[in-house]
Order: sequence, then C-alpha cells, then structure tokens
Amino acid sequence: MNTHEISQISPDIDYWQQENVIGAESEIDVIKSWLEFSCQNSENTYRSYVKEIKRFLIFCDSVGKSFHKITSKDLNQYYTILEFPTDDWLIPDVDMPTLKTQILTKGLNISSVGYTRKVLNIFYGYLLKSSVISVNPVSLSRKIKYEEPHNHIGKALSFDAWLELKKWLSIQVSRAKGPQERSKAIRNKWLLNLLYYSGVRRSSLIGLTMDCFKMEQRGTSRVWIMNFMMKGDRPHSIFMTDQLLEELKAYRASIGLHELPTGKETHIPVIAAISLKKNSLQNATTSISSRGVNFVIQECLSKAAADCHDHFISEELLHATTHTFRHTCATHWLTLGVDVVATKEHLGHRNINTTMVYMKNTDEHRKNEMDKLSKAFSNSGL
DNA sequence: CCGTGGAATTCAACATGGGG
DNA sequence: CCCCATGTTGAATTCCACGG
Repeated sequence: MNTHEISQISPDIDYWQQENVIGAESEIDVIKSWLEFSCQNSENTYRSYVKEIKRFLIFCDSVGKSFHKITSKDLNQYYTILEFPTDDWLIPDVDMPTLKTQILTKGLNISSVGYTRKVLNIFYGYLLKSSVISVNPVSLSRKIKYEEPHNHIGKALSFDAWLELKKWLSIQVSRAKGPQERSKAIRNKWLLNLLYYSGVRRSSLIGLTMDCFKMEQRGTSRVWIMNFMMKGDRPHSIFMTDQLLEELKAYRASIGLHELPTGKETHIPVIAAISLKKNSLQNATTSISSRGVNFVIQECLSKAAADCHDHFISEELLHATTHTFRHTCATHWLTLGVDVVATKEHLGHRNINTTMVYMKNTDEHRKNEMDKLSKAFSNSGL
C-alpha cells in the first residue's frame, strides 16, 4: 500500500498554526489522523479516501489555498471540474502531462462526483470536530443530485440463465482435454456454484480454507454451516443447503479429498489458484486472488454466452459480474418463497430494508403468500 | 420511517512479472 | 519472448445507521 503514502502528495507544507485537539502540527498530520480515525476497519476504505484526498489536494494547490482555507465556492468549482474537466485537467492524448493538474482522463460520472463530495464531507466533518475549522464548507456547497442505481432486479440472472450457465459448467468438465483444462473446469464449476448457492461476496471467498465448513448444533438440529468474514470485518455464518453441500462433496471428490471436511484443513483453499507449475488441483495450497476470481468468472460468462443459442440469455450472461451472483441468490430465494427474515440472515444484512429491495413483484408475492395462507387454513381446519 | 451521511466494497482497464 | 494469472488503481456501487 506504499504507493498510497500520503507524504508523497504534498511536499510543500504550510506553516501550521491551527488550534486543534488532535495534536496536529502540520497539514499532513491532520490528514493522517483523519485516515487513521475513519479507516480503522478497512484497507479498501483507506485506499478510496487517500485517492480522493490526493486529488483534492492537487485542486487546493491549483487555487493556491491550503485545505483549511477552502470555501464552498471553491468546492462548487471543484465539482464542476470533475464532471466537466477543462483541458488543463485532462491528460493529453499524445504527450505527457505538463501541468500538475492534468490527472483526469475524462469527466467523472455524476455519481462519482457525488462520492467525492461525500468523502470531502467526512473529511471536513472531522476537521470541524477537531476545531481546525469552524464551519464545514462542504455542507454549504452545492448538493450533487443523481439517481441511486438500486435496481437490483436487473442485476440478477433469470432462472433460465442460471440453469444454462450451470449446465454449461458441467459440460466443460466432461469435455475437458488434459489434466490442466480439467482442473480448471472443476474449479470453475465449484466457484460459480458456491457463489450462487451461498451468495457471498467475492472478498469473503479470498483466503478461505476448507475449515470454514463445519457441522454444528443449531437449535434442535445439526446443520452444516459455512463461516466467513463480511464487509467491515464482521464474522458471519450461513446454513448450507443440500445443493451447496452436494457441490462441495463433488468438488472434494474430484480432487481426491475425503467427501466432507475433516476440520483440519487450513492448508486447503476453498477456491484454489491454478498455477502453471503444479498443474493439479490436488496439490494447490494457495487461494485464488480477488482479481483471479473476476478473471475466471468473466472468462466463463463470455464463453458460456458464446455457446448459448438463446439471444436473451446470452445477453444476460454477458452483462453479469461476480456480484451478480449475490443478487441472483437473493432474488431467487425470495422468488422461490423463502421468507425475508431467513434471506436477510443468510445474506448477512443488518437491516431488513436492504433485503426487501430484492422483492421484485410485490403483488405476485402477496398473491403467493395468500395462496400459502389459504392452504394452511384449510389444512388445519381453521 | 425514510433520507442521507458515512463506510466498505466491487468493477475494469492497464501494468507486471515469472515460467515455459 | 509470449502467455496468463495476479497487481495496481481510478471509478462506480452497495449497504449500514442514525437523526429529524
């Protein structure tokens, strides 16, 4: 992460005389303590914030002000630059940039400008709390309005598309030529099925070992569960469906392991990286990287789409990404009639509203529920 | 109870590096 | 020297929580 060291950004430090309670003696100090304060839980957040603050400091420099002197008018100008950069903010097509400000390849999407505003608001909020400034200029700057995407529905695969993909994955295994190709097909089939049935995020999968699968006593019955880490460093566990367990067994059998995890397999990755040198899945000890997951999935999807004769399904597959499988999991569960609370627990949402977004057609859902209720009534003679 | 501030993550284009 | 998986990083999205 040293490419993101803050100290590389702004070598000229103003004489710092702000009164503050964080003990900052320079601009860099302030930024460092802000990052430390706000990004305790996540490398990703840290990286994002550093990127934003880096770009913002270049802007501050261009208007000849230190960040604690920036006005909301300056900020409005900054938003405009980001969305509609003038030539002195754009990286030239042919030559190397001559100006320090030539950092943009194109205007940012409005949602990204909104994101920038949010991060700056967090930053200036911190400055306000630490009495470096007395008014937050961001809160007085122009609001950035944009449509929240939130159309999860469009981001899930249809039943047909998933079935097509699942079938395709199996065919790849049976048609594979040579051990290398076969290993890959087996691993890919397992990866996609795991994503679909478990609905976990890509990041939860990285570095996971077979020990994450355990049989546990829950309530009155014993169930297989899968343990992993969620967003924000939170541990989470899900109940495994029979289908997921079957896929696990199939995968383990195909690489010569015991059908079910023994509990002492911290050296066996759940999703293995297939390197060229040891071309067998059996010996693989390193987990796939996050970039690797994307690569593999993109490859599968585009090939499956090419092999598919149905134009609509083909399009669906082409537009899917890793995260699509999480959406697909949620949407399919709810459509198949799993109740919202169970789905919420499975996905690890803390707020039920998040889960509700996946409930596609409320009328259809209500109708189904009414049918269920009618049946329950008549079965119990009420 | 919902709108928004805040936090954490995924996406994708380009860069890199080691093995055959 | 090429191939392919992995790194890097700017951009875009997703999700949580809390206060009016």
